[in-house]
Amino acid sequence: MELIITEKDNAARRIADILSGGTYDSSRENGVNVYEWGGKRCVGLSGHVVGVDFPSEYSDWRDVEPVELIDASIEKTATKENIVATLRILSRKATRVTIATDYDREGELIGKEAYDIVREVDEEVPIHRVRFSSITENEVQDAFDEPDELDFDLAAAGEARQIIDLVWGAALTRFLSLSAGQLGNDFISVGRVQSPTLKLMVDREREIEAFDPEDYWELVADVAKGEEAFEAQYFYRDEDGNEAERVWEEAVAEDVFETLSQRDTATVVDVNRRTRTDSPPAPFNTTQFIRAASALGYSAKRAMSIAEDLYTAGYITYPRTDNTVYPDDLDPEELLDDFVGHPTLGESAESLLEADEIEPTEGDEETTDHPPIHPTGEIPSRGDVSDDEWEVFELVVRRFYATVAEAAIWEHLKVVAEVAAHRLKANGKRLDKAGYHDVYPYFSTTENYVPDVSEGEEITITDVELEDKQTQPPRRYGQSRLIETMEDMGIGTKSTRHETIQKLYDRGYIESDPPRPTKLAMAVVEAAENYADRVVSEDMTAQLEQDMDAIASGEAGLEDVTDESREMLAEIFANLADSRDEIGDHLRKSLKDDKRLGPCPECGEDLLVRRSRHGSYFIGCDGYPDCENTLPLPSTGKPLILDEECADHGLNEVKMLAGRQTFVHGCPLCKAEDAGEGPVLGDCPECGDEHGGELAVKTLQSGSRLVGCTRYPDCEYSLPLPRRGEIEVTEEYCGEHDLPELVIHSGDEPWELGCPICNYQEFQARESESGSDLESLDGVGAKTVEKLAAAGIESLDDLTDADPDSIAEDVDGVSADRIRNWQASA
DNA sequence: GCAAGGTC
Repeated sequence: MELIITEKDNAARRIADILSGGTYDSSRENGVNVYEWGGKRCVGLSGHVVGVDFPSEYSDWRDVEPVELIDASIEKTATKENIVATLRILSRKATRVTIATDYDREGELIGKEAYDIVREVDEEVPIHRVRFSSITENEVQDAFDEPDELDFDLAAAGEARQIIDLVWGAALTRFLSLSAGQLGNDFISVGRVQSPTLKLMVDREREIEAFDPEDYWELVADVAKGEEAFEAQYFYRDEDGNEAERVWEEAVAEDVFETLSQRDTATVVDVNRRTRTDSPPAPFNTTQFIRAASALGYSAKRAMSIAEDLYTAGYITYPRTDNTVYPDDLDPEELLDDFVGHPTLGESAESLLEADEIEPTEGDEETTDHPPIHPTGEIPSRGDVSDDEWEVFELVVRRFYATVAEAAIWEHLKVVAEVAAHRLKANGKRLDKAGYHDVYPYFSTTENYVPDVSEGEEITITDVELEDKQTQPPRRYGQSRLIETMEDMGIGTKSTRHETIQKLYDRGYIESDPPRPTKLAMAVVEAAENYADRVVSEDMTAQLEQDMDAIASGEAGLEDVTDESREMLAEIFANLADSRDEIGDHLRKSLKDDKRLGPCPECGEDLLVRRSRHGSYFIGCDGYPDCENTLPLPSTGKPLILDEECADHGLNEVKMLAGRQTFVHGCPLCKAEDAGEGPVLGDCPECGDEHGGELAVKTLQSGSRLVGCTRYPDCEYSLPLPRRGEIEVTEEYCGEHDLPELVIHSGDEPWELGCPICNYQEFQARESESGSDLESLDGVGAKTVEKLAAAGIESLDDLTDADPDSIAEDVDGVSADRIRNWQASA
């Protein structure tokens, strides 16, 4: 039996399809798909199935000095055990093994990992390697007709990278984390890719902080030729003879303004026409795809996740690629044909097919692993995909269209007019031939109208404006701009760049969007710059790439490269040893700066955003345990401290980040005063004895109410209350729980809720017995019960007491009349 | 509970 191993399941299935002529059978082994036909089996890995790590005696961060990791041994362990197990089983029955992982360096390493697993089982079985640039009939057949050998040097180059990344990353990460006492989830990470990426943002933030704005003035005139109005801008020649619009002295600007304002006309002194060819864009690689999707409002992560889904469903090609040159076997006309007749995408395809010759554009990068991202020809129906998925699919289709479309032609018209000794200019542009813009409507094609004038002609000046402006600090990098810059710097890969940015968010290094570095990030980059400059510089990757090339070509061995790298790291640690406390102090201080809201009104220490044991956020005093002041935060989202300060309390305002439900919470102290806690009912059954917690009626930000412990968030005991109606605390006490009975006043009849604990227990009992008594109503099922519960209607009692019109407003698809019927039957 | 790189 021949065993064929690919990098992913998708590739395994397509190769099986090609080699078997569509006659393969599929089965599952340990949850892994195996494709089988005529004495062959094909199985897909899931990328790397083994990973590098230190032996377990190094796993306790506190017991091991980080410096020891430099010379620690490194093990390979299975990370996808079911796949490794399946591979072992299949290897036993194999008389021949063919490795068909992706045609790139990482693919060679993944192939080598599979090779090692096969070799553990069978030392003899012949193992070959096939390479193809795209999974098409011709390429795959050719590759299998003449199998090659695994390139062990190339795989070793990949292994060297793994080792260097692990040793540097782990040793420095542990050093910083230990120095600041940040263990557990909040460790402080460093790495060859993440740290230079972070430094990009930190450097930009430093520029912004150091920026000193400068005043300047610009002059804009409304001018006209007869009835045709247009805009012209004042300019002059600077010392270098370049055109300049910004006037740096107010007196000069006002002088020009005076002169222009006094004149009614200007004389055209120069008219310049030129045509410009606007070439269609190159095919999509991952980075350019992310950039285009981000212009549509998708984050890098979201764009990739949608592309991934579209790929898995078979609508577009593999979304992780550097390639910007279509492979020879892509026939653009054939692919366009697939879209002919489609209600929304067909027209463009049909128009493109009318061209005499179709010659796709090419980018600079041609690689061997995957084609540029393009549609497969399989088209989802509108109902098969979400709106977002369709929008992204259409983008990919239209980008493909653009790459086979004609160039656009722009007409530029520049007019210069003179007023006294001053000059005004107007730049007009007109889209003469739309070309690819017709099929790719994502770029701006805004025209700027300037009428046809000729030299010597007089134009009228209808208005002049003097605008006072200030130079602006450089702008923060947006996510897609960051990914492009990473690509330019040669750090990260097509598959990891967007994940690296996500990682920086997760580590608390950046927040908000466009991302902005935290104080912690500034301190980490600073520490790295001072002691381990290499790890925040793209040079480390550049050097590593060179070393990997040397290993791949046989000029250097894996040990040569990793030994040298370890020596460099050892030197860094020699310098770090004495500064551990100093670095730790700085990191700790920065961590606190990121959480600080302002002074505690009770003791004057700092109020900080904190996290309870249960993971919820609240505000606590830095003076704890001497000061026990706390303020609540909403339970949805992650708090972001804004720059805005509350005028009353001097506290920074807080925004709760929760995706689409993100909202500004404002000053937490103002909020707490507004919402306030209602009457105290009695001791908290959970913590009253031990900590003196009390139960009180509380109103949350959302408007919903509950009986909760005053020691929240340390104690999270709570009982639900109905949303509507006024709550009366009676003098009657529950004998069992020693709490006052409650009455809810809404509608005509007051509702005697009784002791809140008893009430809740009864409710739970009813729930567990029969789901809900609401289900006894005509035509009410589990779904409606859920909807009603969300509106605070949890039982027949709730329903009879409620106002039909207001429920109908809250509950989708339930009319007030229907509720009245239910009330009658209940 | 470290990195970066595959993959989902």
